[in-house]
Amino acid sequence: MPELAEVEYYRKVWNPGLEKKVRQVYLNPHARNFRDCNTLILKQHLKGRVLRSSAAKGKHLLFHFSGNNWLGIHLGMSGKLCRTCIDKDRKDTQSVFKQDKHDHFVLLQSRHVLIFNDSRMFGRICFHHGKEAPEWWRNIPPALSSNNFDRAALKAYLTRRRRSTIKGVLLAQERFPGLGNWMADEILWRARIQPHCHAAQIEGDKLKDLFYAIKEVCRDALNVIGKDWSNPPDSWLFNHRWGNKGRCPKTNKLLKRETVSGRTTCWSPAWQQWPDCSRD
DNA sequence: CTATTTGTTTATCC
DNA sequence: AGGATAAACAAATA
Repeated sequence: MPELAEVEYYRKVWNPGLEKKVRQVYLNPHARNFRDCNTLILKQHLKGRVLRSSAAKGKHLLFHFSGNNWLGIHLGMSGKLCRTCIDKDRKDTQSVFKQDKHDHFVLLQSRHVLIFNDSRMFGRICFHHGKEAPEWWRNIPPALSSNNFDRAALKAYLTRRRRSTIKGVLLAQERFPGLGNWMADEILWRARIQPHCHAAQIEGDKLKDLFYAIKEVCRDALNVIGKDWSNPPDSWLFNHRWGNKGRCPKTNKLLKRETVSGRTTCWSPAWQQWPDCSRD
């Protein structure tokens, strides 16, 4: 599930652990989540450290610990962060924290248990020791909400990917960090562009529509889902896109679900007719 | 039993 | 050579 806004939400779930020491690290070294990570080194370096800060960029999370230690987390398809509180009257923490089958990484603090849970294990955990944040973090492209993502950058990328469907293009993290399947559908619906449209076909005013839809969906998603995971209003495509019988909030006509660029895509044929009306 | 899934990497083909 | 596409990863859910 996690896209830009969900990742930002999950980042804050661990906030109560800020400025608190890690007493113990539990992890499942066989979980695929650690495929790029030396789990022994990770445990050694995090034990006894204080969680200083956290940040989210696109779908990536970075937690900074004392002693120049950095924990990178990507949630993949099914990853989530959660937390449980430890009752201060109970000293037996093992009896307080019931480890779920898919809790592959756990930081135990004196008052909180910070948990990474991922059933499908497409998520990724990595560790970095150094004065500076890791290189992969610094290389994440500028946030879509920043002024560094502008119409010129969008146009240049659409030109480079001119033969791809716009749906596939919007999912490219190298240009649109944080966009995922539902956000891409929401953007195209708001900009009234068919998901099968080739990138080259978007020009002039339609390029402007697309640009502002990207900005708007990022802002709205962060303000609603990213803030406290409250349910978006029914005026978004979001609430209607998951099942097979959803109706377009604009036209009240049935939405269509098809695979576009390898991903399930929901769109409103009556509402999204750019670049022409030849498809239904 | 089968089909589907909110993400990314890798191999393969053009 | 660069870019598009399909498969693979793994487990839950319908």
